[in-house]
Amino acid sequence: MKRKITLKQIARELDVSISTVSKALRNSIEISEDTREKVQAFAKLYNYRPNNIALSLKNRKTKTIGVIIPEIVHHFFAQVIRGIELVANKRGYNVIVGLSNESFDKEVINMQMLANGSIDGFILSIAKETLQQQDYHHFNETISQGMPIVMFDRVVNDIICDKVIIDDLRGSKNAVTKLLENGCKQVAIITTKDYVSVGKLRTQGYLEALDDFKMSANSNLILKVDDELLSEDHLDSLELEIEQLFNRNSKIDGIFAVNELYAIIAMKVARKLGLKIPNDIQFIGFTDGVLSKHATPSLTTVGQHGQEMGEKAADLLIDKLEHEEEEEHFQTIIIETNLIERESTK
Amino acid sequence: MKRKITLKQIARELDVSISTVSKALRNSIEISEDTREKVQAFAKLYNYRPNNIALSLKNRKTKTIGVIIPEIVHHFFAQVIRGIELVANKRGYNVIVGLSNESFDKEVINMQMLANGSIDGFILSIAKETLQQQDYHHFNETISQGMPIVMFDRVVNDIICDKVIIDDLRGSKNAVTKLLENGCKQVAIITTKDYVSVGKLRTQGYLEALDDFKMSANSNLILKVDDELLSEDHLDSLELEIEQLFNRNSKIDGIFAVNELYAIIAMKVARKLGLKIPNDIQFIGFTDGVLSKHATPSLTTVGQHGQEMGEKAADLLIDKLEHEEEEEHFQTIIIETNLIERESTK
DNA sequence: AAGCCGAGCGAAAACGTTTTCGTGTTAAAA
DNA sequence: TTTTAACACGAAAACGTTTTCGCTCGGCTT
Repeated sequence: MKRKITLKQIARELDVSISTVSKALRNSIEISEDTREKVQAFAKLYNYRPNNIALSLKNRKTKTIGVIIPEIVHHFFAQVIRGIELVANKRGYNVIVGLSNESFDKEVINMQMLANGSIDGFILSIAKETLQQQDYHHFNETISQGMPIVMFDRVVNDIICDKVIIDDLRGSKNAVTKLLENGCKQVAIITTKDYVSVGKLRTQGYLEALDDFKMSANSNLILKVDDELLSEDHLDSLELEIEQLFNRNSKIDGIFAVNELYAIIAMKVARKLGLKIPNDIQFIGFTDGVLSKHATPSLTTVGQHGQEMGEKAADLLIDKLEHEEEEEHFQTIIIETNLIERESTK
Repeated sequence: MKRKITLKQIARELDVSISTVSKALRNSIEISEDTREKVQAFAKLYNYRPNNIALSLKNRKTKTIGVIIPEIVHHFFAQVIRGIELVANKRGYNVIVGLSNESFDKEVINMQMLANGSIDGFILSIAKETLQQQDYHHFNETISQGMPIVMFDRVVNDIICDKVIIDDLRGSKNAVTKLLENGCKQVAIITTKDYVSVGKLRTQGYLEALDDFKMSANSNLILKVDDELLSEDHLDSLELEIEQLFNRNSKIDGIFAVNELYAIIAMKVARKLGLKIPNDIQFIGFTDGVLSKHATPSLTTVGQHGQEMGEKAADLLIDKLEHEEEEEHFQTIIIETNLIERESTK
């Protein structure tokens, strides 16, 4: 078990100085061709690679970006990571991930672990708990220490930094419009509590679409699900809530849900009540995940392009890292959604 | 934008030496209580944190583990990462991920990027292309340089290292046995080509189960899908292949698939052919993902416990990292599967 | 008065690089 | 023959830590 070889060892073996070895390997003209070849041959033989940590220390940059997301077992976030990793790798960066697990404390701890020199910048999506508490001091502190942050999807206006978001409002408005165009008269929405910014925006899109069609919103058609319900065990009670929604409104003929799962479960309930999809009732979800694609009937959905978001976020961050001198200016990139039509709509 | 403060700056401000500051912060008794308090107060005020990179260089360990997986937009792998991240964090380690994207070259490059000091050890699952080419030199090189590797799920016997796998053979045997016990007379299997070790083992489990029931295998009932078919576009041709499977064997009354997706698609085909699930035909899949849970009918499946695999792998690696002196000995941990019964079986 | 001891602190090395600035040798120019 | 310039290389600093080893100074013991 031979440890990795260093410049010093090469220098000793070849009876030259460390500087000479370093220069020879970087093909400096300062060094004679003879020596260069000798050193390079030796280095190749022993498979020399510069130690990354030493380089990071010297250059004061790590070529690593930190990603903090609320959850990884989630199609959308996984796609984003894939996008980030793709461009990071292409541009010579590594990616180090931290999971906040939707918890404020873990988010803070994770950021502290990474902000002490391990990375050059952050890409992150805010934990639900953080959004609820509205405590953003850790972001501001990080930024004020000169470490750039790019936020995606779950962002917040109070923080001044680059952002990559999707047009939640437009996406949901389009979806609901589609339902209305398809002849739905009673469109319900299944959404989340308002503190999740995307839930709020998507609800707003729903309202605007109704408005465009001169229809008035009916609070009986709006189901705001408590997020705890998503935690696996509570799926049954979610099902119950949806069933009650149907009971309150026997005429529902269209449902827009702010995520895949809500839509799938709603379809299940509808089927149980004997409704035919899409003839009696039509469905549109949000986020084009594996469920939408393979459900029966397959679900029409608003495509969110997670991978593209990741790519853009990484490009944004790395651009900033590599042009520090430039004057500060922050952008917000909006990724367009698209409606992917499948069997759950006419 | 104030840069992070260093020992040197504190020393200068307080007019003491760097060593004194360092010792004071670590509460060394060498330093008078007065000085200690003064230094600590100052450090707290300026929110001093030791630079991780400098520590890594000095200690020759990074407290970071590298994870290389073939794909992240995949429920199983995401679960594993979650498990890894969980225990890594708990034990004070960071996690840096690389995606091989099932490509040999990317796997090699990723490992090289990380093996130069950035991490203390690897956790990985082998890319399909690597398995096909059977070229494992990069693993052996890494190991021989003193960097421990823990492999999970897709492992290979040629490499001597710690491993975490599931009992693929037993898992699939149990599943098929279940089908046979439930009265199935013609059980088909949808599996992958043999070079994917897990596919091979799962096929073997199928055969053994048949054998136990004194039934002979019928090659007409074994569908070995070419893996390319999984790449989204080719789903239709997969559907076609499955349809042909049904056509060749009109009496099929049970199907075991080596992953979720195959099972879901097979169910779809069966339904199209007018078969009732689970009365006319029963299904069992492998890997308990989101599809199994939310399909209609929900899919009975072999639970793979990805998160637990990740946790065990991380513990194994960190144990090794923190007891280097110990004599070398490698373990293979087998995670038991369990059959999760749902609506697709009687 | 000479020696000793402990308390409190600093200098320096080490981790592995890159880079700036010498410095010595040799060949060409004056 | 002397000055100069090019060439080839080495010493050392720097990045930010931790830790070992000395050093100084005061007070204490003989």
